[in-house]
Amino acid sequence: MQKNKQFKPTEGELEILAVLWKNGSATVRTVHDELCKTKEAGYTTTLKLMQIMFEKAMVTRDTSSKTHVYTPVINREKTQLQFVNKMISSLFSGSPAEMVMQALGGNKTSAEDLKRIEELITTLKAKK
Amino acid sequence: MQKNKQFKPTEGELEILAVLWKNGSATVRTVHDELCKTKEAGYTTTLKLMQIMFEKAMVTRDTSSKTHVYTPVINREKTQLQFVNKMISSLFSGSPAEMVMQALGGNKTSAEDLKRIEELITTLKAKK
DNA sequence: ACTTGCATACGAAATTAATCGTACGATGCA
DNA sequence: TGCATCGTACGATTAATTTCGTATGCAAGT
Repeated sequence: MQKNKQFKPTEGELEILAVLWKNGSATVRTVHDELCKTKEAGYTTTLKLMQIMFEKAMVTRDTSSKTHVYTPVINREKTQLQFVNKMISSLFSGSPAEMVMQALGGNKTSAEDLKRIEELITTLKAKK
Repeated sequence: MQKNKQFKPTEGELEILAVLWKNGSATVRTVHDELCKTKEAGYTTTLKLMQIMFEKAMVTRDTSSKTHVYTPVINREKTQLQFVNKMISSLFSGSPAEMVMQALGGNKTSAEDLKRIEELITTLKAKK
């Protein structure tokens, strides 16, 4: 059994991962430009962060060309689950339902999405 | 219009807030004992943290007796929403539905909870 | 060949969070 | 009175994260 250390990306790392997940892989420049749409940041700051992520092995990189290309190692769904679970336990007394209510209550959710969730629930109920 | 600065509790602050929300208000001792059920921590650490929270005005305190009693200022639901929203935008490409699917997918959710969520969805759909 | 632009590398400062040691006052009781 | 106990206050330290300055290399265009 290999070690299966669970990474806990920081705030900044998460923003970068989001871009990588969306694109599959990306250069520092790409990531940085994307982040700048939302927030202020120096180029070398983004670079450094991604280098650190590399050291932590959260990403790999292809250095064959001058401009390196980064690829996420850690899994998007796993990370989502990790954060969702922590949040449920720390903020929602361990009740997923409570969180779902909050999430849906804000009603930014489209009718189609509601439908999909309904179907999921039907499936889950069937399993019980 | 008064300022409406949004507080962003840290990990440790959140744990403390959880206890305060549950109890309405509490002493450092109470909070600390509660936290110790889950994790290792020195008393003065908890104390200091709560003092800092007071400085940040996340809590108020009654100092009329020797043992101070702390009361949360920031609202539980607001905080929940704040975290849920940030998470949706940073980890779920802005889609509440995606997060709900993850949260429910892990199926720790009881049949009754599923039912309640179903009802909520019905209500939401009606509103459209 | 020289300049300009863009890329990486990396050390060091700045920031923020968390932890703890120690001082000190009040209370209670032997 | 003297001592143990419990509470607050607060400075200092550590640790983790983020930010940035600066050095340096490469490649293209003139």
